[in-house]
Amino acid sequence: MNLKELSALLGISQTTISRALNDFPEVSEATRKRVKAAAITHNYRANPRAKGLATGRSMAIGHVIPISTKHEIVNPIFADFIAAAGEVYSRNAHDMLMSVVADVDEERTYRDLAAKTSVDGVIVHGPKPNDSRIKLLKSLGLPFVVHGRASDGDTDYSWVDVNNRRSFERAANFLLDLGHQRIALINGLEFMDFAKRRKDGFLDALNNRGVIARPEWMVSDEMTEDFGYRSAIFMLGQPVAPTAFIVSSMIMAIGVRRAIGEAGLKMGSDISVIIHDDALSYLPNGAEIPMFTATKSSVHHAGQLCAQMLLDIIADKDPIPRHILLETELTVGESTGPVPK
Amino acid sequence: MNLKELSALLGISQTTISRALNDFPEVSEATRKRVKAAAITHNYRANPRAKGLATGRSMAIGHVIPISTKHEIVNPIFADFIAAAGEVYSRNAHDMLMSVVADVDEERTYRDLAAKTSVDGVIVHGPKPNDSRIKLLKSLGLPFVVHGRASDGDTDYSWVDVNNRRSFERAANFLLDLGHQRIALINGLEFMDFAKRRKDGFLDALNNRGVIARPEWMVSDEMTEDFGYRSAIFMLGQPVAPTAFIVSSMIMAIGVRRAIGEAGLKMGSDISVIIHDDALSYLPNGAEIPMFTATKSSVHHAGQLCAQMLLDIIADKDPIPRHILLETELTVGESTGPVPK
DNA sequence: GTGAAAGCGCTAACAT
DNA sequence: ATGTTAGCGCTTTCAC
Repeated sequence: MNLKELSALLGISQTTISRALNDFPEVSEATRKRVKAAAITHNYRANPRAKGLATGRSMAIGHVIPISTKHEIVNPIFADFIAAAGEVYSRNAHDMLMSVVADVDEERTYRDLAAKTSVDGVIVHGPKPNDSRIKLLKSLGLPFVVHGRASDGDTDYSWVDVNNRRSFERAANFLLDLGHQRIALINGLEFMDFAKRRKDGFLDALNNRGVIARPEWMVSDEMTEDFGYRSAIFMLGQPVAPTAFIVSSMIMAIGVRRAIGEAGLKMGSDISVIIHDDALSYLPNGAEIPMFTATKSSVHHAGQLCAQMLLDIIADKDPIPRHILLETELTVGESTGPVPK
Repeated sequence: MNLKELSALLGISQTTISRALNDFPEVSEATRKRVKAAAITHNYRANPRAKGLATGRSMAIGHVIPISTKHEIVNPIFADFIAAAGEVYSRNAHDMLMSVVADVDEERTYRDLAAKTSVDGVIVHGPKPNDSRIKLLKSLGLPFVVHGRASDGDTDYSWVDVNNRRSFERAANFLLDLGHQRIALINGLEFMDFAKRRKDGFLDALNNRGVIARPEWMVSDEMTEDFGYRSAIFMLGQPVAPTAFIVSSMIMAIGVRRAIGEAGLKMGSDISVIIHDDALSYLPNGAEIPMFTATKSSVHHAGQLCAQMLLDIIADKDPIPRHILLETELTVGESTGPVPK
């Protein structure tokens, strides 16, 4: 069923039907009612391609996922974010277009999206300091919102971010308050913006208390269970070992927990662990993590905010950049204890 | 830059340019060369909406994700699958349209996609026995491929699946061969097709050896670390405890491993664990799992196959259903040992 | 081998 | 408040 057929059926012009369906004010209520009813009965849906051709808008948002960053898509953070953003799009009658591409093709993909006007805007994932995508998107004139920040001088773009710096500063202070002096940081790849900020927060806290941050207790790599395990095993095996760990993700913390178990140490009395995880909300039924003090934020919330922000920006003809900084929440678990004797 | 402009620029009709760009045979090589060169220089991209309007095809594939099944999208299996499928689409100039919807809206979403002809086909995720989506998609005439199977009598649709039944049968036989008699199954939700098949394979193996499958040693729920932990803790705390676990996912196995550690048992000598995980490929650098015997399959491969199969089906005008059953691979780790005395 | 013209299904001036 | 008409950017007859 298309407009022409519906028009013939009702004996009303295509224009009026279009106006009625799109809630133009000038249509009489009687007509609108009739048209809307008929549209439902006959299962009419406007063809989005035709609509897009006529309006120049695609009613779609793009997400470009470079596949090289395996850790990116295979990652609860990412999945949770996508789910949240997707819901917002659905509610607002937008489509979500995902492009999975080799990282060398990433720039070309953005150019493609812009040239083909396939999407009205894009979300930028996993920004790095001084991210080239931001300049590119600006030059293409494609509206965008960054999930995270790109740490360069340029703040002239919209973003939604978690206060990673503060989260790690607070985590470190929490441990320092407990009396810990030997604190290790197990971090993600520090060429990623979020990981860099986390380290900064960690270092600031230590410096402010005059505690020395030992290089051998600060490691960073892809966030895997295995990396968490190996890092902790190594550190715990040294003559002088940390009494506490701050860990940048749930999955790494699981590895750390394994190492602690194998070392014969007891969580809470022998050793303390704080984790930060943006996607802790994926734990079922709000289950507490049994063995950690967690600095959690909700990536689900960030996904909603990013999506909504982008839709607003697209709707607004002369938008100024907007920024949202989400604070994290510290949940004290029973087994994060004082410094061991 | 659009066709008309390019046409004016080159002094060639839009028709010929279109034919040249789409590799129609009747165009002279000289013209084709000129046109293609110009298209590149001037950064011309055919507008997909206009193209779609004219051809009736959308060059897009849909993935509908009901959000209620939290475990679905927040799941390495899903992410890995999407990544693989997405790559195939990219290579074949197709878009990937993801719809994240409340599960009550799922049917409406499929009807929408069909009525608006937004996509040329869809992939069905997480089939349940006798899945209603299959009938729906057939009645809508929307081409589709199922990742997994729906276990009803109807085999008249295309699917790509892992041989879950056999994987678990082999895992159980492996343990039985080692001398284990007390084997526990920690499974996913058994209203999901894959989990049901896994249980069937497990039970068959035990039955064939005359080993009794104890109900209290077969549990099933959402696949979380916590569920794996709690299940194992409980079972290990009973007077008669299992000597081996077969676990349906990596994340649950991590929980099981934690429980084993807390129980003071030693992997490989006191207790054995086999896990099945379709997404083990997400482990970095092909790292071995240090403590398990894994029955692995590659969901990445399944994603590629599903996507390619769907594209083939769409291209073929009178397609017959195709099926692919992927076998799993058993990797014996050092710590899966014989039955303890 | 190339071109002119119609049409895909919709929206948006511009009437009335 | 409603209708007429001219596109949006492509593909596809049909003609030459």
